[in-house]
Amino acid sequence: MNLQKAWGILKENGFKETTKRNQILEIFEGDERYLTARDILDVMQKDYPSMSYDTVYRNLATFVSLDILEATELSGEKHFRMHCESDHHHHHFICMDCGKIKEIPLCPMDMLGAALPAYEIDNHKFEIYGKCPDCK
Amino acid sequence: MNLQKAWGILKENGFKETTKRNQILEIFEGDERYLTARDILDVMQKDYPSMSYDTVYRNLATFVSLDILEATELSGEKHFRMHCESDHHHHHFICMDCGKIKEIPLCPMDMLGAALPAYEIDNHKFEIYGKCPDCK
DNA sequence: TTTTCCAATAATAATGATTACGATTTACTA
DNA sequence: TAGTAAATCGTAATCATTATTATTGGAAAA
Repeated sequence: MNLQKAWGILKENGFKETTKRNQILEIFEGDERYLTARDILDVMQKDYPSMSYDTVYRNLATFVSLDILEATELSGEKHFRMHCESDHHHHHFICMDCGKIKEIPLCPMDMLGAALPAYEIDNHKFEIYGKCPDCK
Repeated sequence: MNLQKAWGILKENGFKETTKRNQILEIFEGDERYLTARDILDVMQKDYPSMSYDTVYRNLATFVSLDILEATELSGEKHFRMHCESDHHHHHFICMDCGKIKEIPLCPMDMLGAALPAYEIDNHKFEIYGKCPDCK
């Protein structure tokens, strides 16, 4: 997703255009890795030394709820990245060295068949961890 | 896994048999749900009011490292349960209401094919979340 | 442009999970 | 049964995250 599309979604939902918000989005646009709230704060505080955690967390939550960002939990910390452009459902390989991801086109739910009769399935997580060719 | 087998592993690795350790294992043996460190402490403090977090966390980490317990991260908290008996690799459906699990016999890695050439795959996570028939 | 309104932010403080550490106790060994 | 290393206690520190309240700033109306 790019900045323009993100702002379209934000505007549609009545969110104001602020410089901080914009800069957070710019960080994600220019970085394909999964980033933590702290990562964002560290970058932002170069320009805005008084930037607070609250602002970071609040905006990250907003972005996730609007599907501008996607989130996952890696080793106990929430990590965020721009939502994928791809329109089809997919999963991710995540490089534990550089944090970059690669899309995996398959979804295990397709092969589930009748393995869970009478169960209510609300969600699923499939992620592969390792090292990308560059880091190997 | 049962208590006896767990103690076999612990003894093999030079760990001492203590009442606390034993009681933590008993809790897991009698509960098929994923439990948190706090869950364990709450139960233990009925018998040992002075039981400390350190003891709980240290032992949970020990048990996981010896494959006596398995761990997963659910909504930001580490959860633990007895390692499955099944000898074949599998994954879990987890009921977000009661915490009980159901084994899923399939593994998406089998269908991965050549989707990740030149990548080093160290680990993967596949979990399905929802409600079990009892909680639905 | 100025005013006004309300969302957004700053500046903490609080919370909840986890880890750390010196002092003390306990389980095993000889 | 005494010695020793491991285990535990008691407590404090740390780390991520959330909550609170006062203030600021964007945008629309006057």
